[in-house]
Amino acid sequence: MYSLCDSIEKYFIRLIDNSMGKTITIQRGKVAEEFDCAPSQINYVLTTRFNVFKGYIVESRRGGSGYVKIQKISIDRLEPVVNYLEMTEKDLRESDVEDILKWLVREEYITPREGSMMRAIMVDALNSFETPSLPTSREKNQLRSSLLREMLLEVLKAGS
Amino acid sequence: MYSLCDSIEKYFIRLIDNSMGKTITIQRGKVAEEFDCAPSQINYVLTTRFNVFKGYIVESRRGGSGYVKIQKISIDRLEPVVNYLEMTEKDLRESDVEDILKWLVREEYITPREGSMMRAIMVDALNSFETPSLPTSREKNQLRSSLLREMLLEVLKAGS
DNA sequence: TCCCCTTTTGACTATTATTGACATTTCCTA
DNA sequence: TAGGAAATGTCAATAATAGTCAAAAGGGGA
Repeated sequence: MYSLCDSIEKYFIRLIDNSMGKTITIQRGKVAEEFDCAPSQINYVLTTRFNVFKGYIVESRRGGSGYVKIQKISIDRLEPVVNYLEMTEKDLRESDVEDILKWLVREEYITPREGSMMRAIMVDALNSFETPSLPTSREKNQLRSSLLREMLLEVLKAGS
Repeated sequence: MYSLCDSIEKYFIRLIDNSMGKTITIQRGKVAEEFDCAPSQINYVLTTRFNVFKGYIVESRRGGSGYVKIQKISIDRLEPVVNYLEMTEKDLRESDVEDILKWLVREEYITPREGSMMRAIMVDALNSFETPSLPTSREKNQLRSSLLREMLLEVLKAGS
C-alpha cells in the first residue's frame, strides 16, 4: 500500500533517472495539481526523501516562473564522515578539530590547502565572534562543530 | 520555463562574453522593445543580475543619446568590490555572499570546493547556530562582511 | 485500544517578477 | 537661455510562485 508521498517520491526518482545529468526541474504547484494534493506535500517529500543525506540537492526559486530543481549527487567517500558528524551531536574542542582535519588530509578526503583553509577560517570566525557578545567556551565548541559539519556537507554537495 | 528576466539576462551575458573588453553598451528602450516589456524591467534585471556582487559594474546616462553600459569586472581588479563592501557599512546579506562566491568560482579564482567551504562558513554555519547570547541577524551580516572582506583582501594580495 | 510516528492539509509568510505612473537628467533647437 | 524631446531611474502595486509551521488525520505495533 503506497502512500501519496511514496508515489510522489517514485515519480521524481523515475524522472531523475531518465534525465540527462540526473537533474530535473519541476514546478511545485504543477506537481501538486497532478497528484491532487496540497502544495506543501511536495515540500514534505523533498525534505524527507530528497535531502543531502539521501544523496540529493534541492534548489528552488519563488516568484514568477519559480521552480524546484532536484539533483542526484554521487555520495563518495565523504559519506561516512558526514554520517558520523550527523549522528553525533557532540561539540568539538579546538583540538578535536585539529585532529579531524589532520585525519581528513591524511586520508585524502580533503587537500592540504583545503585543510589549512578550513582551519584558518574557523579560527578567524571564532576570533571575529569576540565582539560584541562573548560566547562561552561551550558555545564556541558548538560553533566549531557546526562550522566543520556545514563545510563538509558543502564539500559533499560540490563533489570531486 | 524561463522567465522574461532570465532571457534578458542570458541575452546580456551572451553579448558581453562575445564582446571585446567584456563590455557592452545598450539602450534600455531598444532592449525593452525587443523583448516587448516595460523599460523598467531592464532595470530590474540589471539590479538583480548585474550588480557588483555578481561581478559586474553598470554605468548609465539619461537624456538624448543616453545609454547603459555593462562591464564585467576583471578578476584582477577586485578593488571596486572591496571598496563597495567598506562603503556599505559592512552589512552583507547571505545572497550577496553567495553571489560573490559564485562569481569567484566562475572566474576560477577559487575552486568550487573552496567556494563551497567559504559558503558553508558564511551562510550555513552562521544560520544554523542559534543561541540567545549570539549575534543578531544584523551582527551576523556584519560578521559575514568582514570575513568576506578579509578573504577578498587575501585574494587581492595573492592575485597580483 | 492506545500511543507514537508519519503523512497530509491549510493558513500564513516570503520571495521574485512584471508593470506602469511619475521623476530626473541630458541634449537639441528656436 | 528656455523649453521640449528623448532618454534613464525610482518606487509602489500586483501577480505568481515557493516555504514554513502547527494541527489534524492515518496507521501499525505493544
